[in-house]
Amino acid sequence: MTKQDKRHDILRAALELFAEQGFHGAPMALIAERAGVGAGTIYRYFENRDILIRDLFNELEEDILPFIMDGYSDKAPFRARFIHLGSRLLRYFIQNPLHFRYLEQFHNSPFGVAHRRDKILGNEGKNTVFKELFEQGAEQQVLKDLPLPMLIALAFGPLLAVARDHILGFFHLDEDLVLKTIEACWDTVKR
Amino acid sequence: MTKQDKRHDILRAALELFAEQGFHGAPMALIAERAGVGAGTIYRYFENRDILIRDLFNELEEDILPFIMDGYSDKAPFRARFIHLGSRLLRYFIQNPLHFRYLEQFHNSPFGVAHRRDKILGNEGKNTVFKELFEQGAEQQVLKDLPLPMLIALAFGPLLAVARDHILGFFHLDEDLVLKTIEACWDTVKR
Amino acid sequence: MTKQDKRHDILRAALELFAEQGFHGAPMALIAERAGVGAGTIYRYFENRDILIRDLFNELEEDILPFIMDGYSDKAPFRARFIHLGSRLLRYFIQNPLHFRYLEQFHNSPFGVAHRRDKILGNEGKNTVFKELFEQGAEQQVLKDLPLPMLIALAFGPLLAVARDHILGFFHLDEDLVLKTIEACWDTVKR
Amino acid sequence: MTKQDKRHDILRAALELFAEQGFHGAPMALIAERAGVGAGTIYRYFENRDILIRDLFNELEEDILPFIMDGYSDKAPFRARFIHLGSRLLRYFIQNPLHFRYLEQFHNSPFGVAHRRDKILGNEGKNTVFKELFEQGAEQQVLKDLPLPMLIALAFGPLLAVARDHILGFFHLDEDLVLKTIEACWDTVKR
DNA sequence: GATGAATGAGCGTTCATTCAT
DNA sequence: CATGAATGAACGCTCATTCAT
Repeated sequence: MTKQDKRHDILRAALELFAEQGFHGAPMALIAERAGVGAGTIYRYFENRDILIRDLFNELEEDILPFIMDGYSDKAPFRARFIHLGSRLLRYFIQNPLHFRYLEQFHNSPFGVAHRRDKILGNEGKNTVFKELFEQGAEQQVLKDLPLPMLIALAFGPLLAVARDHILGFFHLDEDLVLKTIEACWDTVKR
Repeated sequence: MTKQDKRHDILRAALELFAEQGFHGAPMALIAERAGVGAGTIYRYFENRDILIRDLFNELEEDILPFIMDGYSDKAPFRARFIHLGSRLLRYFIQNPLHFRYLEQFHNSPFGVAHRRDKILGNEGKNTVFKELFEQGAEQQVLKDLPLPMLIALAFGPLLAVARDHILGFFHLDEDLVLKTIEACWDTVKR
Repeated sequence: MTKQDKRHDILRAALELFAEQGFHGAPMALIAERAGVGAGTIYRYFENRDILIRDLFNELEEDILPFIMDGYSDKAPFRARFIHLGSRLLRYFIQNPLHFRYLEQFHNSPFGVAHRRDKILGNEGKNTVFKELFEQGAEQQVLKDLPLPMLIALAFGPLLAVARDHILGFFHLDEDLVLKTIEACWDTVKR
Repeated sequence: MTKQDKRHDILRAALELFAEQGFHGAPMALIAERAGVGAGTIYRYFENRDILIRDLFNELEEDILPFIMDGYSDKAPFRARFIHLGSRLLRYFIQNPLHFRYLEQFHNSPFGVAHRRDKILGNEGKNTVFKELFEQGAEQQVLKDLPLPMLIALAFGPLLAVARDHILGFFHLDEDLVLKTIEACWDTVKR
């Protein structure tokens, strides 16, 4: 087993436990056990618990981006691009429910709030595809005349709510409902 | 000070600390201190920490209902009723940010998931105003042709996302933006 | 048992274990066990381990002062005062070997070095009896013409070395040898 | 690099870290890193941590002896020999403050106490120069009429105290003060 | 021989809960 | 009833030591 395998095992165990039990219910010893390593071993790969949590988030983010960008063309009409990104994202969540549950936990924590504050207010170089899309939409007056961060909240709100309830089993999203969900998101923000 | 006063003080202290620091950052001793009671006293009013958390949730729910029902008429047209309830709810969150932050924590926890499972799938007698509204909307074909729980998720998703980001200070909701938010929610679900 | 009794028990257990085993060999759990309290209880009386160590030092210092000042007169001739304080101090160590061992550990630690730095270089209001004595001795030219901190080191050096070796059992200090020790200290610094 | 070089690097790294950070602050991994070797390598040269600590002490002792014996003649008068050895020792400490700090740590630890017990009470063949000197001084009645171990404690006490405070920066020992220190030590024990 | 990744016992500390007062 | 001191299990984390490579 290589070094990267072990790191991956730890991240996987952490993902599962955090997603299933929440941050509370996943002590380091349990993560170690599920990963099949000694408790101290985790600290060779992650400086401490907080950094494990943040690194896991970064891994997931990096996993999502290529998935949603697959087949994406910036030449396509605005609405088509919106639908593409939204439906890819929703499908990613449906295919990776643990990832979704983890990301929800992360966002609903001091880490997550700080992260979103940086992202929304700041100007990072990375992962700006959504931001750019919404900026264009505002410019071209195809979106409602509202502050950019509000447009983003309005568009993602229904998508995330539907993803969560699907994963919790409150209803089942088939391919048709995925599309209808994204169209509803479009209705939320389109002018 | 009456028994109810003391109970209220504890709930208030718990609300503040849970909302500000999260469940993590609010040990029972701190809640007791902020409430001005002994640590053991909390256990006279609440069997244990989990029950305190759940009881606090129930209190808040009971606080919200009369607020949003104020001025509500089931005779009004469907859209007007939707706008009324949505904007009252959003205003409640804006006026009571601690309540909102607490409710978010609660929903994002094992308690919250169980609670919503009961509510959405089950058929409680209480707090059915939203459920009834959406059922009517579906019947009258004024709402999209989607499963009821999905319609609810779609409608509340943007509202809660916007409330959260307003409270985190990412933008400021004035009276005008409140209305535009609810209209956007309407666009999400209207046929 | 009163609150002060319990605090005293903890300090006593810490004194014994630190003196006998060193700081290394005295984990909090062992101190708690020897004190007859739960591990968490220590933290009601001492914020953390470092503060327990420092508080214990302060307790011992406050115990020593009245003992060595007993029968002391600032009217007595310089040499008599020197002999008085020195022999009282040495007797204190002989009667309280655990205290001596603890103080040695403390001095030979980051805490102790910081403490002595404050004391020697700074000007605290407390426990200035030795400092004043040596200042007078320097003024009256009854002590060697050397920097004050050196005179103090020279005078205490033999006293502490002898106290340590007595306590370790390398020889036995009876009343006669105590006096001869202090006279030797006097010879070290007298002009 | 030869086997001895590597052993030397480890001892040097251990010396520096123990002297600067204390035994606490010098984990094996840090010693290995500073020595430029793998962590496991240390265990090829030293059975365990305690033995490394003891071996380092022995190395330092063997380093000191030739230094203080340099220019020493057993034909010289007693006082001259006392002054020679004392001032050479003090100069050694001044020139090698890390060695001094390490030796202090060592003496103030279970190892050190056991070591001194063997040395003072037992009769080792090694490093007997001080013991022989003091025995002669007692015989010739040039030293005070006290037990031999006491004379040694009395003579070294001020020397070590002054060395420590010089190294801690409480005063500065120039060549003149070195001599005055040793003369004070002489006054402590001379008849 | 040399390495450094892996281990897990042991540490200082926290905190929900109990119960004598 | 109300209290808050006491508890001890459980936590995150460290580090001396081992051993497969």
